[in-house]
Amino acid sequence: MDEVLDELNPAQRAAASHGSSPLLIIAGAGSGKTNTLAHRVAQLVIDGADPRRILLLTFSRRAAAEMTKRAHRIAARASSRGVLSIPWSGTFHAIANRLLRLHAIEVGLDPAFTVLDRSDSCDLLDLLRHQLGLSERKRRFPRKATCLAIYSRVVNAQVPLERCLDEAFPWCKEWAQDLKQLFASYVDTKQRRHVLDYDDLLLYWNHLMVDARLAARVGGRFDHVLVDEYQDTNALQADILFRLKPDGAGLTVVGDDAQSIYAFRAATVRNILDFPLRFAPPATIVTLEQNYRSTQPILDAANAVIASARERFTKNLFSTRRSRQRPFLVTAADEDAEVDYVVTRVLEQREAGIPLKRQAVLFRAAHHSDGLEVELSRRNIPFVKFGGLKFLEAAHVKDVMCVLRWAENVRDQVASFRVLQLLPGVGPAVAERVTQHLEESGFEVGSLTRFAAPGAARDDWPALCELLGRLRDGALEWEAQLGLVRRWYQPHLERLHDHAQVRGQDLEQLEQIGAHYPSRERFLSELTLDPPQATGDHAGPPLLDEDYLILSTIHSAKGQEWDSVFVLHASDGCIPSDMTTATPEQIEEERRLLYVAMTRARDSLHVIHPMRYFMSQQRRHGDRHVHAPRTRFITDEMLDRFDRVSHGTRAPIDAIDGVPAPTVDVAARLKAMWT
DNA sequence: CTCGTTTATCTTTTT
DNA sequence: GATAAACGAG
Repeated sequence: MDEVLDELNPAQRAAASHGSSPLLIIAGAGSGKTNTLAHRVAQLVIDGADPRRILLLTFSRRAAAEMTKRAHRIAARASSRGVLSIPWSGTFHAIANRLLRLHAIEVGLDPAFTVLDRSDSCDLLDLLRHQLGLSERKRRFPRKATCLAIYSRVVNAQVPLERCLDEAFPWCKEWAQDLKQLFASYVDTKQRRHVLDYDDLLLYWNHLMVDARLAARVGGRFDHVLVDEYQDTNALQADILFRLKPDGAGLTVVGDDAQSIYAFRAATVRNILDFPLRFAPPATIVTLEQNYRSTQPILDAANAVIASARERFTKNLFSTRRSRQRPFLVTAADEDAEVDYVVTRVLEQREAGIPLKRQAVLFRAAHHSDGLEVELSRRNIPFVKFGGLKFLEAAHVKDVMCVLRWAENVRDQVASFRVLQLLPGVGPAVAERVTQHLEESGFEVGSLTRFAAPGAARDDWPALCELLGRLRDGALEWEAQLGLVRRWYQPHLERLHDHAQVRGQDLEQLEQIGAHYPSRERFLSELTLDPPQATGDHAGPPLLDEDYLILSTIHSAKGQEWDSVFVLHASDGCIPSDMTTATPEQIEEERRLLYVAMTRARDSLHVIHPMRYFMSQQRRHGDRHVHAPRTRFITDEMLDRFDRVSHGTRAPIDAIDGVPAPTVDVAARLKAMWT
């Protein structure tokens, strides 16, 4: 049995073989965290734990799948056990969704509730805001996305509205009373419509656990609870966890306080810092300090960046991967030069045998890669972008999803409003009347045929009624439903949107994705809770065996690694973003963000900052070029940890300083055409 | 009441 | 370069 743990270092082994008292694993970047956790799971199962009674909470479904796969491999080597699968694994939100459908009645929910994604929640807030007359004030009311962000923070940080506004949204303070009214109405409407937003999933789960007997039943489902990326959980999630396992028995959390980057989503580093003392005796702490990922020079630079952080579990990451190559700190003249530098180096490295897939370009905000994306497309270099993704946000995809959601939950007003307004001649007023009609008929879809549609919509009305009827009567298999919706939607698509051809392809893709799910409910909830992460370029999603460059926001790069990493826009104003320089805590988070980006690199790291960049939509000033100094997190004292390069040219074919441009013998090639 | 057009206003990161 | 309010035609 010990063979299982043989390949681990002593600290990892201690973590993997720890008993069932509460355990905190502080896992530095690249310290084999996933591997250690997978070993722990495998070890538990080998020792007789029932995998169906293990709860694995991760940051994404991808992380859960990776962990399970590895645990299975490890366990398979040590015993003759069949496939190891952990049915209860996924994000807090996804697990909440499943538990709530099981325990819906106990918390007064309809088991057929539907889940609103962010833009649905925005739409609902927008609707209510108009109904409450908040849009007709002298000064402009905060935009709907801001309203949702405020609401979400109040819920997740568990702080009063006033304090939340003070801390994070000071420019909205004057609206406190109106916001309260709006949120009250928002909560009320969600309840009447049997819809839950992301935050509700956690809130309902938490309230499910407030009742001691229910908590015992839910907690009793699991002998072991393991939480990954604990530094990025919020107060509400911690609350749920301690209610699930009040004495900490069987509880393991893993994380790295130096990589906490989700404070904007109300995650708090206090969760991990305070974890040990929530128990008596305190939880065991195991620290993983050996880094298996990066070379020592890369680690030296990253350590220097994080060294000035304030409160943290001290640890000193070290690597055995020696190298003489220090990371590059590149000064580019402007954004064009930055793009040119990246493209040139990426191609060079590919020539040298590093596939595009093992190289990544990371940035603070999704739009920071705009220029690069244009250039990559122009040069036919395939890429996939993670983060800032819009597949489910695209209007036509939303339209189809909402038809299905309406069919799933007749009371889902966000969905019905959207679908109804697809018909010509139907606007908010008619949609409202339809909703009234439905409600008065006890939400019986058959009653829709009796609704007197206005003249312009009369022709399209019967088709919509029939569609909903067929989706709900239970005679139609799930596989056939998406096709049915798509055929109904096609004429509307052509009437409402440009590029109907391209959008139609998206819908075909959606239909293929749908085929992987067993039911409409699973399709709808799992897609909203864990949407596809990446967008390809305009040519559509690349095939899996194709090679492509990775573009990613730093947030979406969490937990990943690449041979070569480029960090764009390492300028003050971008990292830290000049919107977040208000409080010291925010600045600390931006420092950790840079740290996370740098520690993704295995062999080579290029940190690039353009001296000038183009700034658009600046209030009052309009678009203009601004001069930007290097990020404050790389101070003059740290410069000796980098090799410095400057890249000043704009023309893509010019030489990089010190590196000769590739030359082509045109004469010889022309001659060769004729021989 | 709907729907297209014009005008003023802008806070990133994501489950 | 998107979003939200306001306006005007049908």
